[in-house]
Amino acid sequence: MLHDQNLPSWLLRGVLELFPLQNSDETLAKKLERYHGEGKKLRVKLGIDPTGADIHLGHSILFRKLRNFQDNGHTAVLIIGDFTAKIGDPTGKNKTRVQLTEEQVNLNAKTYLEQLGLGKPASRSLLDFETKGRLEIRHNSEWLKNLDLNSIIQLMSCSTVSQMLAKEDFCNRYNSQIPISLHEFLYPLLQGYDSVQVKADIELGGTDQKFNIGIGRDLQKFFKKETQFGMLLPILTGLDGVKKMSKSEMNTVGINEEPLSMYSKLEKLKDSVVPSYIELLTDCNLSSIKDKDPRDIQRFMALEVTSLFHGREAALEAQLNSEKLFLGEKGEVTEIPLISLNDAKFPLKFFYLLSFLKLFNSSSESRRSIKGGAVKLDSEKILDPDIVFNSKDELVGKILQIGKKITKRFEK
RNA sequence: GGGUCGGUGCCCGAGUGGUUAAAGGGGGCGGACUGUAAAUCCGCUGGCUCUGCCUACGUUGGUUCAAAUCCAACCCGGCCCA
Repeated sequence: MLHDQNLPSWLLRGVLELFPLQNSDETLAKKLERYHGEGKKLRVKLGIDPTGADIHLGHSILFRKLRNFQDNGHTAVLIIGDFTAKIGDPTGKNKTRVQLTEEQVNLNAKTYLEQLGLGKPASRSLLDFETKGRLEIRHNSEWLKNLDLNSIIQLMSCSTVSQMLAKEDFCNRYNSQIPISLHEFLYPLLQGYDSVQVKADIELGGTDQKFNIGIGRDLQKFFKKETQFGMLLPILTGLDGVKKMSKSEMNTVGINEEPLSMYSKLEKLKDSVVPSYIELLTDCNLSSIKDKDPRDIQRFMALEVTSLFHGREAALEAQLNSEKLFLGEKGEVTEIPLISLNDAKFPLKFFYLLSFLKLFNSSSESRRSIKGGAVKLDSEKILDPDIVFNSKDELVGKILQIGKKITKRFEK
């Protein structure tokens, strides 16, 4: 369905759904054509909730798509939901979200923009902050914070209870007798109102945003504006291979993670989700890898994605190091994240050290894991949590491995 | 506001006076195997520099030698009624 729309391939890659097929007798392709003739650019809206501080690969697919639009001359309208964050998007939640304070929201928004590339050259960042006219950053408190009750009632009259309950998340909660606070119904309406305010031509979102984007269309219609198209991208599956990538599931890869950490996480990804990572996180041609060995595809994907965020050279080095580590060639591995022993007071017991360094959540957990055989020092398993180290020198330079995922080298 | 049912560890969910850090399942972590995948099997899964001690079953108080379990008040939620 998506292929015969006469749209460029950069625009369609990884897109799961583009709706509606046409807007007032005009397809997106036609609209593009018309705009081209008028010398106009599309305004592509993407709303972000400054609720968490770290951007991970799951978020990055939306930003990459937004960047594609920028690179093709269109305007990215990034909406920082500083006001809506106070409500919290009920999507995907089975409980009411904690409301954030203004201070937290501002701080989160700032770190968000920095991660997206604020202050960096466009060639090295996720979004293009440099080129004039390609990025518009708006905070939705700008128009939401002064809405008066009349306007709010007007907004609320645009939707019905049954529409709200048709939304999967609300429906599930309702059926499971989990409370839904009334203010949560306001979220879709307010974020839809953002579309009215910024005159969005397209709104990007994950598939779970279909409802919200649709409300945006309804409201634009209500306010007699041109309605937006909705462009839905898949939700990236997390490292567990099952749930969506999200901080609360602890299955994320941060876009700022060190190359080795990023590479080794990706390399351990379950086979079933590797193709989607390639489609959504790289620009590689999918057909070229079809018949390859699954293991090679996985390594290829890990390398490509790591390159994207750290450059080719660093990615290759990460790959090399990861392999050496696995084979136990401890001495030659470079670029292992260092961990400082500076604050440790010797002599101390091994389990205490690991919990002191925050490598485990508690000293009990540290103890247990060591007994369970999870910890190696220079490739040798340490099974006694009470083993005592008398000075730093016994540890400096050694490589510590915890499970398959954590590798550190001790430094002074 | 009234009636009623309920609030247990990351989640679900047993447990109705004692040997309960709390069955069972899920999830998570670790190990073996493998391709650092899947499947399977095994172990761990409150905290504490730990052969011991401390805190835990919505909150606070009470009864008892002894409470997640009994009583009271309060808080929170569901459902029904108004």
